Amino acid sequence: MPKKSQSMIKIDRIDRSILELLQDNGELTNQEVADKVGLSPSPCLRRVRALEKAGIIVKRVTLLDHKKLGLALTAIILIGMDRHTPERFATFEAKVAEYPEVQECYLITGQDADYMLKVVVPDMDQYHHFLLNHITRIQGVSGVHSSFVLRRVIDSSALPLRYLS
Amino acid sequence: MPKKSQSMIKIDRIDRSILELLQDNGELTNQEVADKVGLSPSPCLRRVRALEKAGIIVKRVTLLDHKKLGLALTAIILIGMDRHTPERFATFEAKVAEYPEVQECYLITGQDADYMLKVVVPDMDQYHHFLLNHITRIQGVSGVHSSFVLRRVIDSSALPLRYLS
DNA sequence: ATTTCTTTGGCATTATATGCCTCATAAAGT
DNA sequence: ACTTTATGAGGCATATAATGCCAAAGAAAT
Repeated sequence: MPKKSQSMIKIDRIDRSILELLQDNGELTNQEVADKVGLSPSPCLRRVRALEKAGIIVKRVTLLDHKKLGLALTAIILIGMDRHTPERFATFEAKVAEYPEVQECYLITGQDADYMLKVVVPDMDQYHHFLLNHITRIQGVSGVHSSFVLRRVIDSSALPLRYLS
Repeated sequence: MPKKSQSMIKIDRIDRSILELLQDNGELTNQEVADKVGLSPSPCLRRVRALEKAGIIVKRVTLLDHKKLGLALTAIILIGMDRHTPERFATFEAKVAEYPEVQECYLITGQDADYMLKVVVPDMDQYHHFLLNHITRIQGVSGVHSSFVLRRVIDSSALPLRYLS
């Protein structure tokens, strides 16, 4: 359950429909959304704005094609730290955030590693370079294990909204 | 390098700027984009349309807030298959694509597993349910290892465009 | 049943997108 | 060197969409 706060909103079926439509297609016009959810444009836009204000709608983005941009290699990197101090973590996270190649970086449990990264680069040469000159040089990084994506079966930014009340 | 085809496009500095702007903010109007890249609206829109037609711009989406929607648990699942036959893979991939909880599914190397999944659910109970009733019941799934995201350091859909010529 | 509060729908205004036409610039051929 | 051709830019007119305001309808509470 989300935390209660003044920005809390009750999300009814209509809001849920709006979110489902928009998270799948961000270029729908307000009129189209209104149509599909059975409202007139005016109240529909008000709901969208309210969802934005509440922070439920975070941002709109444009997704690009990896391969057509020459970014053919996606790597999953598991990284272990030598010492588990706040300073180590802070340094690592700040450094990693500087590299646009890093699409995801999670602190995780359940592995013999602390961080899991998803990195996108053109090819193996570039990956090798990135790993050796950037990742392994960050203070505290002690173990690195690389996996490579052979096939992208699912790659979505959509959240499952079925759990909403 | 991307494959050559009739849909190939030479991406110059202006195109790159457009892509960088749009992949970070999909709700920029054409006029705003034109302004920022130093073009008039007309040629700017033509470039955007060309990038869409070439498949470089794939789609626009809206990103939602996990926590505010009550989706507090993100799991990374490593899955091994009993036999590495095309049928096994096809079955698994088709099944997994049915579940909206699965945000990512990659066939990978370098692990003692075949697939890596990213799954989003409200809590541990729901995760347990999902794993036992859906994932482990798919034919061919032999080994499952779960990790959980403690902290989302970076979670972006933006690609690194610095490698473009 | 009446009052109050919330949400809706319609309308007018403003802003944006889109298609067409003209002009400039660069490359190719004579 | 000059002309020809093609590619892309800019500006304008029109169509489409967003936005704010106000009145009306519906739901909840007393």
